[in-house]
This record gives sequence, structure tokens and C-alpha cells, in this order.
Amino acid sequence: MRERAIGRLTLYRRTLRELDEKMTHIFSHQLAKMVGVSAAQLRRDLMPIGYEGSPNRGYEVAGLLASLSQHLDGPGSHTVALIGVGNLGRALLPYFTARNPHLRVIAAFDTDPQKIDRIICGCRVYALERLEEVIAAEEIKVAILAVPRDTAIDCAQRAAGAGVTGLLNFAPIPLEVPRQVFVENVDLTMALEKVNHFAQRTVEVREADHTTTD
Amino acid sequence: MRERAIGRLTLYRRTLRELDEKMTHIFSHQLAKMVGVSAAQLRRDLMPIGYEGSPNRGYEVAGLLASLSQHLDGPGSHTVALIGVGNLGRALLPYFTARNPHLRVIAAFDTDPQKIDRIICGCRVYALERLEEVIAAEEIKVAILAVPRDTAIDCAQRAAGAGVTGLLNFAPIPLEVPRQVFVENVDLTMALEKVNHFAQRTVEVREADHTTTD
DNA sequence: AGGTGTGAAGGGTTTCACAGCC
DNA sequence: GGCTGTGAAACCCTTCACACCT
Repeated sequence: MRERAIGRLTLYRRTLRELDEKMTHIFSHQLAKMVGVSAAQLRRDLMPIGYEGSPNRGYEVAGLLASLSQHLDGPGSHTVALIGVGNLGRALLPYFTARNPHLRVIAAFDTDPQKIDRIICGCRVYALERLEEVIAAEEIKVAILAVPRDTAIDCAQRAAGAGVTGLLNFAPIPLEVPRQVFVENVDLTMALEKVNHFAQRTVEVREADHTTTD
Repeated sequence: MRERAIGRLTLYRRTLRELDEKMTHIFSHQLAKMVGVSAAQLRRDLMPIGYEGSPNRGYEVAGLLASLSQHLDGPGSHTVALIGVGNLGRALLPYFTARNPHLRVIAAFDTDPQKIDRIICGCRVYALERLEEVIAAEEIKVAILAVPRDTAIDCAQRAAGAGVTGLLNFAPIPLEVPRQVFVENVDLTMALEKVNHFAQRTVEVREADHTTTD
């Protein structure tokens, strides 16, 4: 399915999980508003998963939830590795652990001897050398890459070699992995600079408005 | 300009900054590869900023850098506020501080009395009540929102009311701000679940490949 | 020959608008 | 009447292809 739409499906699921057992049915425009999309878009996103609502009751919450989970989750293990337990990694660990019991970070890797073999947020930190060994043994398919830029490409290749097929990459550098490995880049600095650009533009627009309003 | 392209312009600038004084000229395909985009896309992204390269030398690094900065940065202050110094916020502070000397986080806000009035990474933490006061006094236009979901909408509105025109939002909820305020949403849980989905799909594809290859 | 700038084509995503249904 | 599912249109973004330049 379309890349963008998959992301939104996870938002629908997340919202529905909290609604479950508070209400049994929901209309597209209600759910859409909670997620921040248009009703038309929600309905279109739902089309490929084949779950149908009824015109006068909307969607059955439990049923839609089940259908979404079936399409979003594969048959796999739903375990995740965290590569790099630095400043950012150490924050991501509790972040994901607290939020999503369905996707569990079960192994972390770092080079710092101070961190190796410690357990952080219920997750053991291994020496980076053991990356392939642990990922293969645990059959981990998803890795979060939060290492310094210089080592990111190497780490990504090693993870892919050990069986990882999905990477959430925080390093600001293009990875080089086999075609079938899915990479989602999150570039926080880019995001902040983008916000700054449009924020500055708004200032100009406001000032322009002032001159025309005066 | 187009939303996506602006993001990439920041990547070109970041890369060029490191190249500066190591080489004086660069071709589109070289820079494009470093950033992870196609050469055609880079040239198209550069079109609106009006900086022209020469066919046999490419782009002059210093000149392009200056031109990019002129278009990306407005006339404003380039200061940022961090709202919410919890698990994620405490990581973002050193992250941005270490990376980007041009955009400085100069004020943070939290409700935890333990944190208030302390200085973290050179940034003072204020009581959340003083949000409007400090943002207005410092003329901050950009804020990073890293508060719990329940308080995000309120914080965003207060920030916008105090003069913020750009928000980098980590809370998984749609904000409600005036039209002219630019919002960039970063939903880490969505990103991870998206990766998981495609990672699982790849497993299936691989297995399908196996059956056809056998 | 091997670059750049750009019109035109292509592909993906979102919105519109409406038939069909309860 | 007000909802759903969906073809069609609109929009945005990326790639192609090529004239032009050195």
C-alpha cells in the first residue's frame, strides 16, 4: 500500500485502542478529527484493508481495530533492536517502552564499556561487536539507528546482513542497504530548520498584513 | 516554496558547511549523492533560489552556501524554546545544542519544581506559567513541543498567543493553532510502526522469493 | 564530453463529488 | 438526511529528456 497511508493507519489504530470499550461505533469524520485528517482521506485509507462501515452506524470499533492490526502487523516477532545508546538512544528507549507494548525493544547495542551489560528500561545493552549474533538469535527484523553519523552506514549494513529488514534512522546521512530493506529517515535538525524557515516567513507575512491593514 | 524542497535545502546547506574550504566547487551529482537525492532533484530544488552553477565547474561552494542561508533564514532571531523537559525534551536539548549553533535553544519550560530555574545544556528552565512572558520578552518565534499529549494543545495555543509562529510537535495529537502558525509533526511511534509494517512485508516477500527460487 | 537549467511527462497523494444505502 | 465507498479531478512532487553552455 501507499507509504503515507500506512503511517496514518497506525494513527487510526492507536486512537481506536483508546476508544475501545468506551464506544462501540464511530463515524469517519469523528475518528478523522481525532487523528487530524479529513474524513475523505480516512475512508480512502481504509479502502485497501477491506473493512466496511455501515452508513448509519459508522465503523464498529473492535472490528476495525482487528482489521487494522491484521493489515499493519505481519506474522513476525514485533521485537526491535536499538543501535546506539547515546544521548538520543537513551531517551528513545523509555519513550517506546512506555508507549507501545506491542513493539518491544529487546536489545540495545553500544560501544561504551560503561553501558555494556547493563539493563536500561528492561532492555539489555550488548557490546556492538555482538550485533549480528544477537539480532540473528532473536530474529529481530526492526532496528532503530541512533549512532553517530560516521558509523551509521556500517551499522546499517551489519544489521541488514544479520536479518534486519526495517530501519528507523536518526543519523543524518543516507544509508546504503539492500533494496528490500525499508528505511525511514528521521532528521530532527532538518525538521527544526524547516520550522524555523516557515516561522520566519510568517513573520514577514504578518508584517505585510500590518502594512496593508494600517 | 514547496514544503518538501525546503527540507532538502537545509540538508544541502548542512553538507556544504562541512565541505566549505575543503573544496571550492562541487557538481550537482556529487552533492546530491552526499545528501541522498537525485542530481535532477537537487538542481530543481535550487531553481527557486536563483543561484546558478557553471557547466564545467559546478556550483561555487561558498556562494551557494550564502544563497541557501539567505533563502532559508529569515531576518528573525533564530532562537528556540523547548516546551517540556521530560524524557524526550531532556535529550533534544543537547541534541540540538551540539548540532546547530545557528539555531539556539535559549529557554525551556516545565512544571516540575525540581527542574525549574536549573540550567541544562546552557539553557535555563522556567516554570511553565512564565511561558508567555519569556517567549514575548525574548521574541522567540520557534518552539519545540515535547509535553504529554493532554497538555499539548493548550501549550501550543499559549505559545502561538505569545508570538510563536513555528512549532515542532512531538505530541501525538493534532494541534489547534491559527492558520499562519506552521506546525511540523514528528510522530516517533508512527514512524516505528511504519517501519515494522514494511519490515514484516519484506519477510513475506523474501519467503515468496524462496518458494519461487527453490 | 560532460556539465547546467528547465519544459514536459509520470507517479503518487489528496480532495471533490456523488451514487447507493440504511 | 446523513453516512459510506469510490471514480474522477486536482494537486504536488519526482524523474526524464534535452537544449544550451564551456
